[in-house]
Amino acid sequence: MSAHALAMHPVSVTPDDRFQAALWSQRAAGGAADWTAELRPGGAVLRFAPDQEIYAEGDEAEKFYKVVSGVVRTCKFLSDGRRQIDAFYRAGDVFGIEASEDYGLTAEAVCDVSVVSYRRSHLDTLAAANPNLSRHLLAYAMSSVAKAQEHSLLLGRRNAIEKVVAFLVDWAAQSTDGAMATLAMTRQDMADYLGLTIETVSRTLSHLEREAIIELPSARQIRLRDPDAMAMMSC
Amino acid sequence: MSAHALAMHPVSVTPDDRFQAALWSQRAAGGAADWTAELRPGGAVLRFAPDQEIYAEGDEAEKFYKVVSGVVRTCKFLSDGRRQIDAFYRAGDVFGIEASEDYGLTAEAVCDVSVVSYRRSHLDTLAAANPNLSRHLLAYAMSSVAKAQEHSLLLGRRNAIEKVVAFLVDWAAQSTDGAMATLAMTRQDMADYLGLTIETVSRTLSHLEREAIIELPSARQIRLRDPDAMAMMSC
DNA sequence: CGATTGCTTGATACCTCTCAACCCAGGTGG
DNA sequence: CCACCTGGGTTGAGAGGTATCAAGCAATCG
Repeated sequence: MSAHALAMHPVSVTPDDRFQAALWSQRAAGGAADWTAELRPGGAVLRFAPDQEIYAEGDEAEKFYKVVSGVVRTCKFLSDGRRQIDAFYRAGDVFGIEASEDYGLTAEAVCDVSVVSYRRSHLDTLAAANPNLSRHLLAYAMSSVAKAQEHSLLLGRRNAIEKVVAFLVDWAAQSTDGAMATLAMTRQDMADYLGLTIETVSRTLSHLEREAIIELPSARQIRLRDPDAMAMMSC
Repeated sequence: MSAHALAMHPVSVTPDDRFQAALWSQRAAGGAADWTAELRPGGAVLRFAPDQEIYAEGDEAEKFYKVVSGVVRTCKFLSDGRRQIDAFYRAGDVFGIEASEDYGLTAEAVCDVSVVSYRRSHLDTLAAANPNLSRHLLAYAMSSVAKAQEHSLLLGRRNAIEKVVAFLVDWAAQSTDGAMATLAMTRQDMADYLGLTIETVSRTLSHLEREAIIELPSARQIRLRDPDAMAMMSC
């Protein structure tokens, strides 16, 4: 068993980490996500090891989070263990804001992750008095809806190739190099996000490589040979 | 072509209809949706014929709507015509509130529909001054997110039988008689909501009837012989 | 009535899943 | 140092579920 998996609880970290987070907070997320600047972090930076749970579906939703570094996934499970990943969150993304008292999904670290947490109650009181924050919050919620709708279209009406291509284009678009997808997640994560099996994801990637649409320098490094053409494929 | 399809534009209706809508507004929607009571309708009651478009993806989102009677669907299309229905809305439900300037989905009448419309700008100004309305609005948005996530789990990780059962249970649960699903939509609508084909939906319903799980007095009337057992099937 | 629309059913194709073997890189421990 | 183990990934063979193509039925409409 790896050292990572032995870390059963999030680890409060050094003042240096706090500084890193604050620094990051200043430069990150050009416009839309910066409404968290109005909030006071609810504690230290928290760290999670790969596959470690941040919160579980059904837990009381007293905190929400912003990713400082790493990647977080949110997912739901059926009773027999089938899993559907709803979203991946990267540096600057906020997750864990809920309508109800409890979390509707489980959040887990995909890789080594650090996050800052905020108290939900803090948000509630602040939003009540601050129309501007309130508006940002609504915009955030509505854009989550839009993303979920796009995801439904993908899950319900696209075939395996289109799913994988759309995922790669989307992932690369959010990266510094729009033609390179550097994946933090396993094939299983991709499969559970796309509503496929791990084998189908792997086969589809191999297929795309044979067709010279992508290159696979390594399993987690995927070069898009023609991002625009790939983007076309997902309309 | 039917008389319905000839009605190319919504029809403003009689004072009597306005009265009906007002009356309905008073008694409907016990709690959650009643925040629209704080709003002033933006005009008369509007009527739409089956399959008539209420707004299209990409249109400027200057109005949103509340269903007075009938059923509305919202959907997205791929360039080759594949369709994914995102949601069905029934009496009391609100639809068409958007994050961006434009609608992200198309809204169409499933059957004869009447709706009341509201100006988005009205909502914006009112919400800015009214924290209570603002909170309701956020709750509405977050519950839309939760529904979309549930739908993703269905689309990505359930088989045809589970999809159809889940749909019937959900539809019946929102009806007066929780053991009877009276459908307003065609098999095609169901298929596009569930990420299936029309034939698979039809076959699955026949299968469920042979297994004595449901009864089909008519194509649009479906009796759930054991709603609880069916609900179990969708966990 | 004939035409149309919605629905059902059958035969077959095909896409994705399942089960299995294998490869590879990294880590462990003798 | 090397054998071994493990986890992630790839590939193959075959099964199975859903899609596709096609025909037919019933109700509705003109």
